[in-house]
Amino acid sequence: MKRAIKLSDVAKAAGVSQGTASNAFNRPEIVRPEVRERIEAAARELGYAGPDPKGRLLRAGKVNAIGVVTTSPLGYFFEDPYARAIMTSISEACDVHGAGISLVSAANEEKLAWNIQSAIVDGFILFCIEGGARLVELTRERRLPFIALQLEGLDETISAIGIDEFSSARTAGRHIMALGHRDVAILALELTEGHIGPVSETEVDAALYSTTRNRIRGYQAAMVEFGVDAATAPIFETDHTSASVEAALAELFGSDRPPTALLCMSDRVGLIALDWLRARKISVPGDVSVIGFDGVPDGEISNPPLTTVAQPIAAMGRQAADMILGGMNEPHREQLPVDLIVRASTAAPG
Amino acid sequence: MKRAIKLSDVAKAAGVSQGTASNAFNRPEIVRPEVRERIEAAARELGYAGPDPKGRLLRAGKVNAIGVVTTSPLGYFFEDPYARAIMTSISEACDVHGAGISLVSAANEEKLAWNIQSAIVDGFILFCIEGGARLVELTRERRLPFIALQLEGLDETISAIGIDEFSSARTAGRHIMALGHRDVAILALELTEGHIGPVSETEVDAALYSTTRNRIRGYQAAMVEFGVDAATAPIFETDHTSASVEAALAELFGSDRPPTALLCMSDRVGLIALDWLRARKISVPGDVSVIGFDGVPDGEISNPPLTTVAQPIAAMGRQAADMILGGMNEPHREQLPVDLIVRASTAAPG
DNA sequence: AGCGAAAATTGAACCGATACAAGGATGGTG
DNA sequence: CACCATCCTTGTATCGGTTCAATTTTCGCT
Repeated sequence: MKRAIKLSDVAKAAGVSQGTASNAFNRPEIVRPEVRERIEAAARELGYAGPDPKGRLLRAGKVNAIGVVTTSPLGYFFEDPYARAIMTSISEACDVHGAGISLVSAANEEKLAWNIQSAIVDGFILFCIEGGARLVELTRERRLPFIALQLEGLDETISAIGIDEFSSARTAGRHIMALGHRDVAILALELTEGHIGPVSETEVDAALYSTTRNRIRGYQAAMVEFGVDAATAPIFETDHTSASVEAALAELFGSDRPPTALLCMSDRVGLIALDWLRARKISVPGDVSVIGFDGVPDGEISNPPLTTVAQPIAAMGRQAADMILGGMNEPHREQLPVDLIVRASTAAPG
Repeated sequence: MKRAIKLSDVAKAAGVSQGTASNAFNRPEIVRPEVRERIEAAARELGYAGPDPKGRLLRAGKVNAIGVVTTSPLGYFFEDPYARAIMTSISEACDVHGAGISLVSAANEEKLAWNIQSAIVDGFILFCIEGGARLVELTRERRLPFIALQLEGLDETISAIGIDEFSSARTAGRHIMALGHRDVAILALELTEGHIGPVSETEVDAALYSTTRNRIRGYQAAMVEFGVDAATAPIFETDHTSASVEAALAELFGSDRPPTALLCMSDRVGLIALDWLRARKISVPGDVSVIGFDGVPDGEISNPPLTTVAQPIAAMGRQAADMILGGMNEPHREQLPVDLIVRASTAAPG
């Protein structure tokens, strides 16, 4: 393909200066109608598509788009219910500002670093599902404003919006314990990259991902408050896939003393559990109570609707987007309150 | 904020030419280690974040990102199950190419035109839910490769991937008719912008959106094949919101002769119908059969699982993305086959 | 030490636009 | 008719890089 037409070609063809040609496209009212028409005619003639944003961008500096970054594959944004809920609220804020969204992710870390370095955006929102620290590191090098959607385990100089993981989990745990459950199991997220299955106390201590650890500690704190030995509650790591959750459930419900309550560290895991139990005619909440974490919309319409600790998802996404688009100055950290939503998946043990 | 550091500043500080400084960042192996270190030191000293992609972009020409455009608000990408399924497959193709995704949309048409004009991408995938023609018009002006996810109603010179709407709908209709249903109702998508509720034959003829019309004609053709007067089947326009679907259902099931089968023009509508019917203890498929359209993943796990005409969603997204990223030459049009998936939401009338 | 090949560096052109100060045309006024 | 105020237009600098031909340095070898 031969060289594309550019503004200066059009200007030359129309016999005007490049500056005037530029104005004809961007501020048509300040160029004399007759001249403007000549320029438009020339543009049409040459097949000029209008000023190329690549050029404008360089001059203008501002992109008017925000990058949302995750370490997972791109599909995560459209498949994971929590991610979707956050993205929806980010979207709304962007719609208001008339800004765009660029999705940034990558298969491997090297690619990710490059993608972050080369994303054409005004700032980043970091989806720190796990491994947040590394993501922050990578993004910091870019020296653009960014904000992490996770508060804990990140140093104080970093803007972040999140929740108090420990006490949120404790809230969930208290709800279950207050109902009278004494045999509970914890379905956790990853503590260490790529690891799934049952985990010991020692492994929790050694956890790479502080979010998961803090939530476990929160659950356990609630047990202790109710006089239960936290060590008796089995913990299973899952990675958000059905397979990992189902393996954990198979083990739990294959034992001679299955739990009467499941503390799930995400609604996604909770929903998978609900499906698994229903398929096996294990009644929820009759035989076993299930509580999730996150407060995604899908939990409202599940069968039965899922009790959960709802994060202020809408507020988190909106605030994060507003901060980036509004041009942050200082690092800003915010801890938002969660909300226990009791639905039909929890009840006193039968 | 004072002027940002740029490559030439670093070069000057390190006492090398700008070209060498550039190489130090992009092809470190070709600059002498000792010089490279000096440059890196200078960069560190000055707080240089590495070459700004905005600059590189202009020179390189290629963005390595694809824009996905819709006329709906941005949230559509994360909420609508069909959109999500397509986005997931586009995502996979992008992951393979290491490309990014930019979401383009806008509240009003003027904004949309601007966003399309100024999107920094190598090409577009157009989500023509409805009003596809207008979207194509806007995008064509940009003179970048683009491909529409809808075949019909678009002129032959435009690249597109889609299905045969008429015969796909006829397939759905035949399934229902073959089961023995004679009282059916059609839950259509929009025929005309912003219009919902019951529609007459005349209105179908006058429809702005050809996709909806062709599918209606397909349903009706199936009825005729089975000796049913197509005019007896009521048609309701919906706009994908629960409210519009529920209003239609209320009217249908409030009448003295409710339908025994619902031909839904999207799975989303079908799933909403399923919820509504379940809430009212109307048995599916005992009292009424429901068939959807699209083949989204949610239909597999609904209660009951939804019979549907599945579009080859994965193939559509992948092919579209590959075409854009692979550098299309000629316009390319492809009609993909659909697949009737019979699940538990359809049966012979009771 | 001298020579030629290979490796490293330079400098300027270029990517495609926008901004802005300065210059020219137009028109109204005394 | 001179003069000043408006309104357009022009030319050039700039945004922040990459590229490439030309030049200089380095290095191995006789």
